[in-house]
Amino acid sequence: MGNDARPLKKPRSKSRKSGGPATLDDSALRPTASTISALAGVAPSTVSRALKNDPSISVATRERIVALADRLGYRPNAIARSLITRRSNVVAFIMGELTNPFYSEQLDLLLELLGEREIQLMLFHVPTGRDVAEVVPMLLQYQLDACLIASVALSSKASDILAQHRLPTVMINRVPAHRHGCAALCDNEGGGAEVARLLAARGVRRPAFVAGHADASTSRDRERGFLEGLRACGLSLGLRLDGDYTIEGGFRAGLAIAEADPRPDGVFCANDIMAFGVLDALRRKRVAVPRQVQVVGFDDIRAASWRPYDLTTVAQPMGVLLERAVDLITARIREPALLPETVYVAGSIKERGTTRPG
Amino acid sequence: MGNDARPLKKPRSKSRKSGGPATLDDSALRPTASTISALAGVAPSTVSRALKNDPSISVATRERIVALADRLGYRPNAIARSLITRRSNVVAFIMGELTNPFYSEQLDLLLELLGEREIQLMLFHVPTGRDVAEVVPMLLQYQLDACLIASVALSSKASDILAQHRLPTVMINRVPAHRHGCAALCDNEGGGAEVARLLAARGVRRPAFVAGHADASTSRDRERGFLEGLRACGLSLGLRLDGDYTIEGGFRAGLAIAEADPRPDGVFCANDIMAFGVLDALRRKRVAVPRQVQVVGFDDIRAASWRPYDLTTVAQPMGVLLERAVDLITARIREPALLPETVYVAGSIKERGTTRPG
DNA sequence: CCGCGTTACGCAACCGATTGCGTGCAGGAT
DNA sequence: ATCCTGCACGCAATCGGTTGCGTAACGCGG
Repeated sequence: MGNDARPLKKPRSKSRKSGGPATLDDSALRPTASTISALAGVAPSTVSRALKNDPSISVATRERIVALADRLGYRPNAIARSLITRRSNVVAFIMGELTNPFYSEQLDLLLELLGEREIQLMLFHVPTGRDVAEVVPMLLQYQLDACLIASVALSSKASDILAQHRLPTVMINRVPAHRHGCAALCDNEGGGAEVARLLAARGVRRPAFVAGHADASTSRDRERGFLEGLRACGLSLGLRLDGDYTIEGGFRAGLAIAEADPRPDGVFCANDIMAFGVLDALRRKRVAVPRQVQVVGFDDIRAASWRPYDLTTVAQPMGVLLERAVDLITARIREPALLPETVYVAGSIKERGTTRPG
Repeated sequence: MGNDARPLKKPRSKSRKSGGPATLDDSALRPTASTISALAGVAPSTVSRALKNDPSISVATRERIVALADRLGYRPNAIARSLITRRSNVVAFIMGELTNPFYSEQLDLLLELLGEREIQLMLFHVPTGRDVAEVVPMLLQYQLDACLIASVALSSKASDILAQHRLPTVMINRVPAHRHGCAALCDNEGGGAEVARLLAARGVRRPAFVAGHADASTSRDRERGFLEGLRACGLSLGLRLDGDYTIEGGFRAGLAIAEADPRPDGVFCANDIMAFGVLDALRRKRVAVPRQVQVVGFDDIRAASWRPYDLTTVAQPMGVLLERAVDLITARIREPALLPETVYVAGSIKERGTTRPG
């Protein structure tokens, strides 16, 4: 087709390494668009267009380029691309400690969902007691498309910076306290109410609640729903303890419950880990579960089904929840002007051995 | 100082948005080096040099630029920087499912260590049954500095690609099966031998072993060490079972142990999760632990200290191990020509309630 | 044979930071 | 007054893709 009539300018004649033509270092260096273009006798722009199926490239040229590209194993440099497109296909995942196994199960699922959409995750860790705002500047240096936040509260300062940089933000299982940002969360309140109904139906008369730490909206919402549910069933809370969302906190709460007089006959713990501690304490005090005290947790982490616990709990539909979160994010990456949105997903009770059979 | 005698060229007169000078959009857009340079009346290159303490910039200019930069909250665009420097300060972390809580504890620690060094982590997930080589091309698109691999085996194909692209690689707790790549691992063999000595000292005469899945070098090494340790103590293995590294597998193995005749009086499980299953089964079969059977695990995951298990196990020094891994990586990022290296770190026995007191 | 529209592609700017090299200018020596 | 030296900084190329715009080539009708 006579395209060799035009003299092929070597695109980069002052190339620092060996100056040779691009024909010989097939495997030595990762091929770039101009490697391909030189070999195909076209311009780099044509390579770019051909590989993204731009209709302005003829079928013959496209096929030649595509064949060449995957013979050389060419993959466009994501760094260079995101510099110009201002999109990186990478989202930040901000998280606290993974002490609660719940979060690692979450991360697992999330990675799978994002993997399907060819989105990568960059991890940012916020040690307990530190503010999210401390990692945000670091995060902003990378041209990230969005920001997922889990297992850690978003301070208003951090929220402001993210808003200022127009970074789409989705909180997982946290209520967005500030004006910026979406959230996908389990209907914690509804879950709490369901637990109240379950316990009432199983004959509980003196319910107790073991709370997580006070600044966690999850614990507060679960408690509120539980209280309302109890009221609707004509019950009221007999005992309220703090469990700090840890197994040790739960253990201490369990000891208190075992010794309380009158002793509660049903305990709702704001998460599974604390419920484990409660069960450990009750067992230690030789209080029979579920005969004397029934126990319900929240989260349905894997260990909840382990034999020593066999815990009745509220299962969060993590799959659906994360799918919603990812939907919110991808929608806002495409269309940044979308308004913040909060999505609730209902949990479902998983009855096991720590409540009486219906 | 008369630096305004020279006319300030606007760096980008054909700017697409509003074309205004950089003075007004302080908070609107993230400032770039040329925003700073325009405001300071210097060239972008001077900004770059000033911010990295290049001695060729006068103190006065440097201070003016630094002050301006942090008034505007300027942070250099990491994408643009890594395009030219060919370094991103980001390493890949390839992992399988996080089903074993061990890995999430690992991830937690790793994030902390890397955080101190201002290194970010990009996560890649390899679903069980899939090959690492499937994510490697994706990984190569980003200008990552290195590659950490945990909880998943490196196929020779993946290893080849990584080697070909000269990507420093460190496996965590895996033996590097192919010629390329470093490793940092717990001395699994030594740990197994220690367990043998412990059980022998506690009076075990008919030891059993519960193995993980066959392609895991961790399980094989722990077994080999255990067998050698037993031999050294004049013992030999009575029973060997497969536990598949899962709690259910451990449970099945525990049932078999409970019913075996003669019944083993000591069981070493290649990880904690399987030991939990074994304990569950023994409890179900009313076999007393540690009186009739002593049980030892490996990993010392958090749940090993939970009351229902209270498991004697081999604690991996994860802190040290990961520090070594990070050292190996950072050294090779600085000096890619360094030869592959494998570092072993000794584990230590944590005696709890599933072995008899010494 | 000329003009016009369409197709297929190249040119060059651009994203933002980095860096080798060049240079204006001040100050000292001659 | 001239030359040289060195400081402090600017210029422009560069990393590798992307994209708006321009244009050569070709076909076709008039």
